[in-house]
Amino acid sequence: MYTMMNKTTSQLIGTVSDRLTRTERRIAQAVLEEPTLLAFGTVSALAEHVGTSRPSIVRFAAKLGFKGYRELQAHVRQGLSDHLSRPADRIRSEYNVAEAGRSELVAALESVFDVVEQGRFREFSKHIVGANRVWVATGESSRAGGYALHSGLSMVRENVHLIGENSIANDLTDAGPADVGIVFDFQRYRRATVLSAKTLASLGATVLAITDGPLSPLASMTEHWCQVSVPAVGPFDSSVPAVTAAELLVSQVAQDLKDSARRRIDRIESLWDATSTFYP
Amino acid sequence: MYTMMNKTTSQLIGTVSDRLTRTERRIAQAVLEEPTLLAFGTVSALAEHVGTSRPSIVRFAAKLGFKGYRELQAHVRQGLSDHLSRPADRIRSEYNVAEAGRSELVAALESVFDVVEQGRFREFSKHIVGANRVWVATGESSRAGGYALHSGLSMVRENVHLIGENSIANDLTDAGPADVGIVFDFQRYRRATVLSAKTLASLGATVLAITDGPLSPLASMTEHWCQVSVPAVGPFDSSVPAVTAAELLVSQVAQDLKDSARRRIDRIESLWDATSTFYP
DNA sequence: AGTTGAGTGTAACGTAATGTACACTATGAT
DNA sequence: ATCATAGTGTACATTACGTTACACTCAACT
Repeated sequence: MYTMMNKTTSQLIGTVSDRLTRTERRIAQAVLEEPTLLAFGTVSALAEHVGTSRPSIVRFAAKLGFKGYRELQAHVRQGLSDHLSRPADRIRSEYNVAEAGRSELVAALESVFDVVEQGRFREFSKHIVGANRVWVATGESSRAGGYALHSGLSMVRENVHLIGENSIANDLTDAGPADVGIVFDFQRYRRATVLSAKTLASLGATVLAITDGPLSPLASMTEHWCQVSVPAVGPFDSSVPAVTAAELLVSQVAQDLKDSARRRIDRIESLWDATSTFYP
Repeated sequence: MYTMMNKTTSQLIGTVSDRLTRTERRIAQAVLEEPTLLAFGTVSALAEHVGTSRPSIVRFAAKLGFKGYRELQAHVRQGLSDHLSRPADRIRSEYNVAEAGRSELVAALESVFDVVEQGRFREFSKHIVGANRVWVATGESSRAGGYALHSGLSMVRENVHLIGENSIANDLTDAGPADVGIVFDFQRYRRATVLSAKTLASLGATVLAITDGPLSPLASMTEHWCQVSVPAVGPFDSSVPAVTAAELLVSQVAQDLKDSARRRIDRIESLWDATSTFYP
């Protein structure tokens, strides 16, 4: 029983999660979302809460590698005791290092939600809904945001294209006045991205920009832009704000498209089912 | 029994401390310096620990105003439960529909930072630093995380490969025991992603998994996994946690690689300069 | 010194909890 | 459709837990 020492309960459950039966899985879900059930509760109480019989609880404990429920409970309690007695130590170790980054990231998130509150994304969404084609362009630290936007928008409407790094000319040949270009770029603005935006604008497309301030070259290119803050995480700029903005924008578009988006998502889902995309 | 509600155990003991007998005082001392004795322990255990008899424990509970030991224990456990609920959970209880999305995302961010605090990413980083090649695999709602990780890791070390959706066989032919695979997948686990992880594991590579709980198929595949929470933003699952995890992991790796990473970044930067990547 | 009463431990009781043996049910393969 | 096997629940045995009744000890007061 060496394997279980020093492991958290969730880790233990993880090592056997593929061998769990249906009811055992229900038990696992219950104890994971309410750990006090295991720490304080009796077999009978847990069984009743999950809606199963007592022996199933005992067998669950056995499958985790314990001799019985008592041992499992003792293990959980040990983990809780460690957790309870230690907060002071934890603060000293990693906590402060991570703390700075944490609050900066949270602040960045807030800045994205501020954009939502200003109604900017409502405005963006109107253009996206009405567009013929949608083009997405992105810089380096916002690449993930570009992917998220492309992936999300593709789920709710057709004709969404992600502009490749080195293929602006090819990709944009078809762009026109009825189209919308959504451009991400921050901090050290990429020549290629700015070029994409300029090209889109010159072709008559409506440019929507998500960038980091009024001094951005994108801001001078369109009246439809919004500002989010981009903190540094380690040596690089975070793409979390870009991703968040992308997802909130997708959410707004989905809401505006209503049934149309629903139908499209349903079609995609049934295709996924048909092709056994998911596990198991 | 109104007096005892909402009072901590130590407060309760305080109100009767002048009326305690010698052995009761010893009991009080014991439970005050080790509260888990009361929360988890039986009458017998506590009696033995203090060096007294069981009835004295029961009388102690009675003197605090409880009907018996069981009631006292229930009271202590209630107090612990309140204290145990994580800040993420507490956010959920303060329901505010407009802010729901925001606080869920913030809670998700916190869950990623919890992983950092547990030192999980230090452990991950060690494997990544020592790896021959690094393979990154991802599902749908974590695709952006995969890109962020690939992009970030590529900046600080060589031989980082993103496994394509439909080309697992081609991509993984070169994988071997000295390699590390980093796998993202959440919620509705993708068959292709799980397959990638399984393949990597069977080829002897170390698999690091970032997923949403111990019931994930990834958790049963490797002991190196961590849990982040994935909220829904609009109709889809958010990839913000995945991206955040990716960036924090990259940050840790960069820190562990020190000069090696610095030199590599410098080389990339000078290449960028030479090719006029940035605007203006 | 005797007596009283609080304080404490021993022993016994009833209840509730865990664990196990066995029978039934559902599920998947032949 | 039938059979085999894994999964689940029922019933019972066994343990241990909390509680209470009772007896003993020690200290203080008469």
